[in-house]
Amino acid sequence: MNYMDLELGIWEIAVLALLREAPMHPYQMQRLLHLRHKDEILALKRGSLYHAIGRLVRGGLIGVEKTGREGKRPERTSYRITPEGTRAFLESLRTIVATPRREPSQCMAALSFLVHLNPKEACRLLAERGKNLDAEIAQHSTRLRGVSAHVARINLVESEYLLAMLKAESAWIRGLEKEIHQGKLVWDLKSILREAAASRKVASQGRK
Amino acid sequence: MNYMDLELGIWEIAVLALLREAPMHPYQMQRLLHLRHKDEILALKRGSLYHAIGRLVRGGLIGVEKTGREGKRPERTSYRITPEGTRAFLESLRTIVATPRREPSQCMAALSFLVHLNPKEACRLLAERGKNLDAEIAQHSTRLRGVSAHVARINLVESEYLLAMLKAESAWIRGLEKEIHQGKLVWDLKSILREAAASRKVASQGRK
DNA sequence: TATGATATAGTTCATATGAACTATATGGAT
DNA sequence: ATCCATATAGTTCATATGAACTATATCATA
Repeated sequence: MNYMDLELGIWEIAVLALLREAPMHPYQMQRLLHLRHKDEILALKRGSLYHAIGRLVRGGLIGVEKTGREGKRPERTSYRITPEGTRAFLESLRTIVATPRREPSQCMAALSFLVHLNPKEACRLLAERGKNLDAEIAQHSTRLRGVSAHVARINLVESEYLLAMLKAESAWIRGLEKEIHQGKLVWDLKSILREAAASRKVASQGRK
Repeated sequence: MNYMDLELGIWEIAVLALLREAPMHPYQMQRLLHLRHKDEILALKRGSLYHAIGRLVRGGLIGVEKTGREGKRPERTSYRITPEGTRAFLESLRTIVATPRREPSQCMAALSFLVHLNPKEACRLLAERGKNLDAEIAQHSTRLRGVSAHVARINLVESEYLLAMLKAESAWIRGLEKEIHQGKLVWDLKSILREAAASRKVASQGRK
């Protein structure tokens, strides 16, 4: 297997990045990600780490450094990054920085089917989403201010990005709510369903 | 099993929404989603549709309407939504509209590890991402203008949302690129790694 | 000194995902 | 008359995910 074939996921990237610093064992990776608040941001689940490590070992991107125990703790396996691992990491990182990827989001799905609610209820729920977004914004802002004293800013850009995206979503959601509230965007499920019947007819006939 | 226990995914939501219009078979669902351009937006893969349908049937949210064949085509199974399905759909929809969810994104992962590139290369790659984002924006804008003549606007809000988010990302990325370019945000991997050694020490010792 | 909370270090397993495959039908081009 | 591209309608299978579980060690507190 060629290491180039591996499409690196977020866990793989994170593991390679940590091992570029120094060899370490999986539990230390978890602790470091937690200390650096990367675990909240990257939404990584414990269970997936060991699978990711397994894939990286099989792909030759990392190797076992040593195994051993400290005191009477269970045995730890330390890993180190290989030269291929470093190459694959940098290449993958360059690609994901330069290439935006369409990622499915719950919010898009929700909006896709907003027509199934009546405008009044949609308004209420969008307002609630707005409030929830603002609460998250406040929370992240506070945390960011707190850590920016100790941590170099380059290590916080992803939090700045998250904040910017949350603010943009909040603004957009409020705009939509306002438009519905003011009657600039109206709909009626029943008449929409009549329209839909036409497109179903086309779809059921298949291609011409 | 209670239908309330089912955490509905995007495919499940989509299937239930379509079956609220009328009973239909899986292939017609695919055609309808395609006709309405929801497949691009929702990033749904063919193979997952049948699994989602299986889950919904087992959960009692949909049921078999009839099976039959047209001409010598393979047999088709039509499904209909049940009253529980309608309830679960509306409840789930209300929840995902009102509740923003943290979703892992490639971009956040990329930014998290931007420190591993040097500032000059980071600038180049961010500029490339900006260009790619703008190309996507142009493409979606064009499509949106094209279909908005035939399609009620409520059925296009998710595209408007996507466009707004892409624009926000583009603006933010360009801002970051500019800051790095102007030397307002600087870093040096080696000195960062020295800092990191301190936190690794903390992490390797575990809790106090 | 007993007790509960948390840290350490993973493994297991049910379920989810999506790429690839199967198999036939139809229409248009040659 | 034949061949190819595409439409129809799914199924299969390897891999990925993440919740839950195992099992011990250490520390703080009562």
